[in-house]
Amino acid sequence: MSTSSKPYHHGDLRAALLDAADALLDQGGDGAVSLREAARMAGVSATAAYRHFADKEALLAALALRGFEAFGAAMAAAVARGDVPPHVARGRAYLRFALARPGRFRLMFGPLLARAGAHPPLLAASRAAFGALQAGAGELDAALRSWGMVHGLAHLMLDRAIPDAGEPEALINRLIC
Amino acid sequence: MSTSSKPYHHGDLRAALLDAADALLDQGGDGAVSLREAARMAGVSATAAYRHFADKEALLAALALRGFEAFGAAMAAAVARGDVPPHVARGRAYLRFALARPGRFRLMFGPLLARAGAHPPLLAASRAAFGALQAGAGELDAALRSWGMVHGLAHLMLDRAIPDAGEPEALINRLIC
DNA sequence: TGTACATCAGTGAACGCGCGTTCACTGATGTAC
DNA sequence: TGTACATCAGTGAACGCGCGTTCACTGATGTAC
Repeated sequence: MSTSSKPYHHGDLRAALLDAADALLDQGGDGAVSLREAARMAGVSATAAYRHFADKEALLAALALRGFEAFGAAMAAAVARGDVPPHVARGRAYLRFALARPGRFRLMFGPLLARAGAHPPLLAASRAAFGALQAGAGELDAALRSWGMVHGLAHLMLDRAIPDAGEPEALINRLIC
Repeated sequence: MSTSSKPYHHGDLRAALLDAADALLDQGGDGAVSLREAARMAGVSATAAYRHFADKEALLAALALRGFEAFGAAMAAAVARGDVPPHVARGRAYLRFALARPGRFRLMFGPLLARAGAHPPLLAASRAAFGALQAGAGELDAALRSWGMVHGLAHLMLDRAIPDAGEPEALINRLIC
């Protein structure tokens, strides 16, 4: 096999760019993601990215799409464990997901979401995720309230808005039960 | 009285810069706020801002401080009206505040909050606001859950994450009761 | 009342920066005959 | 099997942009004697 000096296998630049952007995402929010920096991290010229993404927003949309896939998997896995009732499992998994990957979480649910219409796969993935969230939660308004609660707690914890919050994991287990 | 060609009265450049930045805040999020643009809007050179703020973050902190003051007033006024129970009044006022001024809301509760330690007045104002929120809400964990819920619903509505949400005001009245 | 001086809010040019994006290009890979 | 050609992923220079911040400065205002 020929060893390439590039950190990605041939054909995989797209994935490598997404990985790089994903890393940037969690060390500075989505404002910290730049096409140029992602390309730099992938060991490639800035313009190479345009072979794989129409523009910066397309990169971000692909990143968010990835996020929703991981999110769905995490929720399903949590429910499958079966050690707590499904709605508790989902709530806790939601919070853990947000705390583990703040940048990704903010991107997924941030202003980009409002423009998801321009990125059909992203729109579909987000709709699917939200649908799954409601499916197990009984009545619509009650589901929205629960969703609101975990979503809000995620933001408040990420932004360190809760005074004297203590250990995140302990807080999660105490509040979601 | 001498009419000045400047859009601010003498001594009030600081307030004029804050007004300008406040306007920017709601037409593009806090990424859209720039010292240069705020100065431009106030009819003043870019560097004049440095007479009134140490740097850009100081401007943003002052903006957030203003936000917390308005927030506290809005909550108090809502409770004072007395047409619904206090916790309902607070919840609805919270959501209306967020929907009316998305940029301001995001700035107040965003990453800047985690650095509030560097801006004592901001820290104090946010603590006061959070304290008032909890004061009327009985047990601590229940208060956190309520806070989480309205905060999360605010974000979800702002980001248009809720499918088929309908009229915001109707949704607010339906969910918070 | 007048004069010398300090204070202070603002100016305008300049710095270095990183960004998204376009452009004409090169060299490797694959395909048709 | 060999050759001409098209395709395609990447390069590197360049564009124009707006930003935060520093600097030496000017001119008006206020104060001390």
